[in-house]
Amino acid sequence: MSDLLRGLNPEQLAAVTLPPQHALILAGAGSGKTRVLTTRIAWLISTGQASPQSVLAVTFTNKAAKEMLTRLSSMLPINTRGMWIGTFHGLCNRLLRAHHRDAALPQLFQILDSADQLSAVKRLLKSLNVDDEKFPPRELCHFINAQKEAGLRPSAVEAWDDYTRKRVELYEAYEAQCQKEGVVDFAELLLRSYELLSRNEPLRRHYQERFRHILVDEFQDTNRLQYSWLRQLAGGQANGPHPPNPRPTTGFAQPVGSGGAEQCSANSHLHPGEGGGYSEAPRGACIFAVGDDDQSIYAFRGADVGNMRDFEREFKVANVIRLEQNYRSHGNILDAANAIIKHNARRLGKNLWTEAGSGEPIRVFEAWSDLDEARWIVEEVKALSRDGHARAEMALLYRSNAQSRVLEHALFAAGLPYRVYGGLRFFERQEIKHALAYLRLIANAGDDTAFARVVNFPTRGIGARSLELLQDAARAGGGSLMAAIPQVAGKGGASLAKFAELVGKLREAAHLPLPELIEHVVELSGLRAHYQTEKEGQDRLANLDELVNAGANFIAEEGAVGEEGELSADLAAFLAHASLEAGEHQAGEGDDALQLMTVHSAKGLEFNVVFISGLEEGLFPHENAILEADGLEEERRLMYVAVTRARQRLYLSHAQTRMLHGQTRYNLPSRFLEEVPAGLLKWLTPRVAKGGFAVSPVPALCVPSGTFSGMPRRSETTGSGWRIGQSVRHAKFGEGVVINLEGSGQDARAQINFGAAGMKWLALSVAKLEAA
DNA sequence: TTTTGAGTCCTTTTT
DNA sequence: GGACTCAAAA
Repeated sequence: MSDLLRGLNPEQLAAVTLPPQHALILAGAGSGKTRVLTTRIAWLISTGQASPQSVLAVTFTNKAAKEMLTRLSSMLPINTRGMWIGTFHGLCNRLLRAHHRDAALPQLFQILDSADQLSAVKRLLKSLNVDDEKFPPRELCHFINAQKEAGLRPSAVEAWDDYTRKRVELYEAYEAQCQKEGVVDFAELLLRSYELLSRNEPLRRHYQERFRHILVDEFQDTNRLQYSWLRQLAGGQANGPHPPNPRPTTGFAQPVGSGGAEQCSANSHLHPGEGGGYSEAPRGACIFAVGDDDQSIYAFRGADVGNMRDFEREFKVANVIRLEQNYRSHGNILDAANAIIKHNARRLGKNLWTEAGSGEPIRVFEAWSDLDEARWIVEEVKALSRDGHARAEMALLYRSNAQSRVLEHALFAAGLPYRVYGGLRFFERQEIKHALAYLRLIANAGDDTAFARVVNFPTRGIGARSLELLQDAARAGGGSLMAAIPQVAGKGGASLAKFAELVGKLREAAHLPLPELIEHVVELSGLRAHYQTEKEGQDRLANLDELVNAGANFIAEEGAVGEEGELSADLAAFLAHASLEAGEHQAGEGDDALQLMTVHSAKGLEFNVVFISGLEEGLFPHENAILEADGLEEERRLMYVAVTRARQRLYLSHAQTRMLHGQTRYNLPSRFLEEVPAGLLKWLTPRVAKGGFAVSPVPALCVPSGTFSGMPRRSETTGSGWRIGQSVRHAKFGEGVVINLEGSGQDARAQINFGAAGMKWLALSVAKLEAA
């Protein structure tokens, strides 16, 4: 046991060995957060304070969950298989599968990922004849998810205007559709299991008594629903009763649907007299939450840092431990990170320090264009590589996925091995989704989303007309699309009947072992034949083969659970796996390749060398974020996360011009560059003035075409009709003053001070300016 | 019914 | 520059 604790610093040790009480660990970047979490579990188990079955540990990503499991099994000689360690969504899925009857779900309910949800909503709007211009499907998805995450069923949503009323109506219709089809979206997984527990007292008691220790990773990223879910599961509070004090905008205060105020009534059960002098040991678990408010970067999708404060208050958390010693980065990098995050007002407060030396300065590069930036990065990586740095230990980070293309292009051209994380995942590829849709129809013939996806793919003469007729028939009969097929006569009816026959044949094969079943489906559905004739189909065929492999691997890893029966439980488990874990694994995992990813997906990782590219106003911080409340602070936290990924060397770069949605844009350097103390920076390119550009390698463009000889003065460059000092008006930014002009012809651009709307470089060929 | 071409929006970030 | 939608043509 003492082996477990060896090497922990005093704060880490204190956290790991806390008595069984609620605790909040504020763990800065690189402070050994995961280690503390896993060691805590190992310590609880190895000292006999907890059995493996009484521990529940929850994370956000599958990667983190897996990491926790491997670390744990290396520390303890136990089988982690049956332990409740996983993502929120994974654990909820498990709960709902186990109690599908109580949750009013079919045994083989399917999980919709975001893309599935979107197409389900589109289908709904079409069937209800709702104008999707007025109610954009994306926006509606967002609305529905937001309501669910606030714990609000349609009946509980307050709607004050017609527009919202209509949206609520659509929300209700969407729910009915999902229920009928036996499908569940991501938010529903959580809300459904929350409601399951709150309405079913015996079940709730069962789990509250079972789980004595609940450990939460990345607590700052929890949304209100997840927090309520945890609160529910934790039951009574060991450190005192819980005041019913939820936020006003959520449904957790009021009755949710029919079984609402359980939260409070449950607590009054547990604490009959105020504060409870009861001899009975308090039922329920201790929550051990680990988080870092400075790394909260998911507010945009409902994460609420306020949960940290609420947790502290509502659970009367007596143990708040700060882990501030950083074991990852050199001093200069840490100083930069601290300096940046200091600009945020709303913080719990924390300052990282390290015993490592200050290390190298942070290198900054100003590129003329995004292409230029990419080429520079290639050269730099090559040089580092020659000096013996492993490419796999270098990461290239960017704000949004769209930026990766230019970078990939340059890397590819240079023959530098690289690997991109994120982007299109394996289970999100169209050929895979098609094959999965057939599998879903085998598991659940009522899955209309899957039906609509493949009924005419590969094409088999079932067009929009036939589908429309079918939809009408289904609505009249109240059944699924599949069930309505016999009711449709005529030409389309024959093709549909053939499709039903096909699915019937596939179902007969459902008893086959999973990989063989997949193979069978790919063959019989005509997918293979279709991609064989398609020109670009080779990759897709390879992916379909890979899907068969994935099925085999899944069985090998998870173990076959399927009994002999008509429908294999393996299939359902595999489909859930495909939705919940979009499949990070890619070819070339083990290769020594440069790592490319967004800043978001870099969270939790670390590298010897880190490049942060595209540090420009409008890009990072992103222009959409600047307008949102607290958006800028979230961007800054994102920057903080990016910087703290680096161990030894950090590069920052920005480009003066960049192609974005097909247009050349001129961006100012990111304000985050200014926020790093100049003393920590080493500019690799000359810098002229603060806020301006360095000597531009703007080549011949500067030579004015129709002017006199001699040095062109900037203010005369273009003959564009604008002059420095002139007042102008822009449709979006309002009134401003021209303060600089550069380039000529197509490339002419002007720097304009728009006052409140900020300083902008605008391309004169693009921007519509008028004299003011 | 299917294919093709033009036009539109997009773009944060993920389970 | 790409994914997606919608209209017209085959």
